Amino acid sequence: MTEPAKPDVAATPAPVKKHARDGKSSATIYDIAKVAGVNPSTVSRALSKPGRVSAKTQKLIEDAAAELHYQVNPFARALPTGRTSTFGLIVADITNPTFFDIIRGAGATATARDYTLVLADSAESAVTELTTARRMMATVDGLILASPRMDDDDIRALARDKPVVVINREVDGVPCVVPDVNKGISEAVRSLAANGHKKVAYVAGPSQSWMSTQRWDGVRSACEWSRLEAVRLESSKPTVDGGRQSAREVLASGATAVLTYNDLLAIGLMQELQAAGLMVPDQISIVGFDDIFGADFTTPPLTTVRSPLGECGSGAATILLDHLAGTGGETPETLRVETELVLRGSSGRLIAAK
Amino acid sequence: MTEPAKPDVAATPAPVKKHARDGKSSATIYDIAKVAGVNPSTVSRALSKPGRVSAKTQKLIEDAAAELHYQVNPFARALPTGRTSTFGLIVADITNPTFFDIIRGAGATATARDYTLVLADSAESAVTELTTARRMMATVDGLILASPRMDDDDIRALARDKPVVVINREVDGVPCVVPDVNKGISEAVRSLAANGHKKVAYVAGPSQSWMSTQRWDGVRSACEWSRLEAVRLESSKPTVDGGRQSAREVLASGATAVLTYNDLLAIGLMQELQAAGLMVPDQISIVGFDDIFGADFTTPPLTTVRSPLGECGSGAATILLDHLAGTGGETPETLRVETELVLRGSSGRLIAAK
DNA sequence: CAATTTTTGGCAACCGGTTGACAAGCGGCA
DNA sequence: TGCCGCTTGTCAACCGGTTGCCAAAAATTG
Repeated sequence: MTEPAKPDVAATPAPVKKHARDGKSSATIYDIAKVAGVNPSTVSRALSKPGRVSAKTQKLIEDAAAELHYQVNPFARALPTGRTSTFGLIVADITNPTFFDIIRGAGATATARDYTLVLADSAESAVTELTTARRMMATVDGLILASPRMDDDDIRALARDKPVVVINREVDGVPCVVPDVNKGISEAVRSLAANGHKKVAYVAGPSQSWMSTQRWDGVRSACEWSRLEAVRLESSKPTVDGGRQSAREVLASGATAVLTYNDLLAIGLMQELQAAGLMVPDQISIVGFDDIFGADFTTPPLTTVRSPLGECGSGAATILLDHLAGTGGETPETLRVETELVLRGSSGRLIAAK
Repeated sequence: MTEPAKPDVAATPAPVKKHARDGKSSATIYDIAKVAGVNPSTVSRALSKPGRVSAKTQKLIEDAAAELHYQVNPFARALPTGRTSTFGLIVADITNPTFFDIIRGAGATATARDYTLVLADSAESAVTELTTARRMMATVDGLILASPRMDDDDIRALARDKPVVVINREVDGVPCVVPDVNKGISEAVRSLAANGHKKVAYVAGPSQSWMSTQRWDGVRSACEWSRLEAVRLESSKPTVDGGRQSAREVLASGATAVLTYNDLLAIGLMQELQAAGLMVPDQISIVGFDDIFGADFTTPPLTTVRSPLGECGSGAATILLDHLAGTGGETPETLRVETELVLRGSSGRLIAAK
């Protein structure tokens, strides 16, 4: 069946060294045209432009296509049109669970609209990211950048070429999807204030991270509002390990409550503080960001400011796809999604006399 | 009509009948040929077949290409050759952390060898999986199926079309990458026996899961070897929630040690048991599988049989790429990777009088 | 230095769709 | 009945590379 035994002219000992795609793959529009008794271009029109051919012919062609199990060859289609029905998603680090839901959200939206998602990882490097993005540009209709590390200008340059949507960062002139941190943060800080905390530390993320800055700004202003003292600390990297390493600084700061750039830092920090004998939350409260997978596995479970990451992913994909469809006006609008406090056990009333 | 009024160059009767999008995109081999003063086909050869043109011409062409920032058009290349430099990875569920490392491993190997990874999610459904796989087949050079849910026959059918590699399952006639569970399991069971356990429960995963069966077989035979009683329990779904739901059955079984199909089940089970007042590991020991991200966030941290998931992903990609390169003989070999026990706090000496 | 072999580069035919231009078919209307 | 405009299908020219075949050029050899 896969064997080209069909028009087997002779029992040739044909040295079919070249394996692969001889007798197999899908029919072409030419085959359909032959079966349906029309011209190939008519087939092409029937299959892409609805209403361009008569209902009769349409049916004829569709039947033939179904019979032959026709599937368009995406490459042949992409060549003249430039459209690939594919878009790219670049994340800083595939292993960072923050991106899982983004990937999932974008992926779901993609398949729902008959697009294919191509995923890439920039290994947290701005240059890798740009290289990857450039390479991708050749093969996709649009690009989603999740928490990009590269310059605003580079992003805009890419956006000039093809539609680009940015997640977790705001870039002028480019559509963005960003969680609005204020609601979640003010809930968190109010909760801390209500529990008797006076001094709050913020453990920052990577210096290029726009989102880290946003969060720090949010923390600072929420603290001002609640008349708490806020202090900013740096971290080496936004991982569990980085969180552990920041424990000393946190202790030294004298803060009784900590918000960290993300949940990974929070988890590492909590592990280290607990290992040092501190009680969480009795002696120190810890609040993370993102509500990643596993944030509730810890003891106590982590209080965190949740960003609707899945929504970000699907929102970005929707914006992109709308743009490609010609819908979505030329408005490089920013889509803001709400954040909310997820109150769990790692934050609470300050008990220690310290 | 589909063209928006973007290039609104007045009502110019511009004779620019040709492609609208000429202003930008990349140079073609024809441009290079013109600059270098050679024939397009020579350019093509210089750029793909090394050693087919003289060093002099080669240099000339490369310079021209660099100057024009040439990038091959993957579609134009894919059309005549059929090669796409892309492969697909289908996982049952993107949000299941088991796959994170597989994705990462495969992705890293892909980019290292100048391939692009296309990711898809089958939503744990055999039919979605097959549909997705079929659709992907048109656009990729090969496919990796991680923990596939579809029939062996469907997999073999796909494999007849293009190279396929399966992870976490063994399918006759198709190259597979599977963790060899025995070492890890026997370590785990020996450890349990040494800690005074007499009866061990195994909480199984989805019934179609080949790996779940493997693990149960491993547990049973290891228990036999160590003269422990082994009992198998079912779970509703292989998630944290499913683990919680299985707690009652576990208690009813009278086992003092539990191995679960995966870490998610183990974590859910532990949460529920602890909520019911049991001490882990004093009264009951829990051992998971996979060592997923977050397995060490729990209190106590989860003892688990680690599969080198990243290695599985990169191993599968390597096999696939070797096949595509013509290397890797026609041997549909199975690559076995070792598992090992990661001893943490959730398993230990049985203390309770019960 | 001529004859022969080996390189090297050019020509042209694809790969499988898309699309503008155009002609034939057809009913409507005067 | 004849003219018109609209629908429907056909032709052919692409899109940007790849590759078999062949001839010209260069290198090797007698």
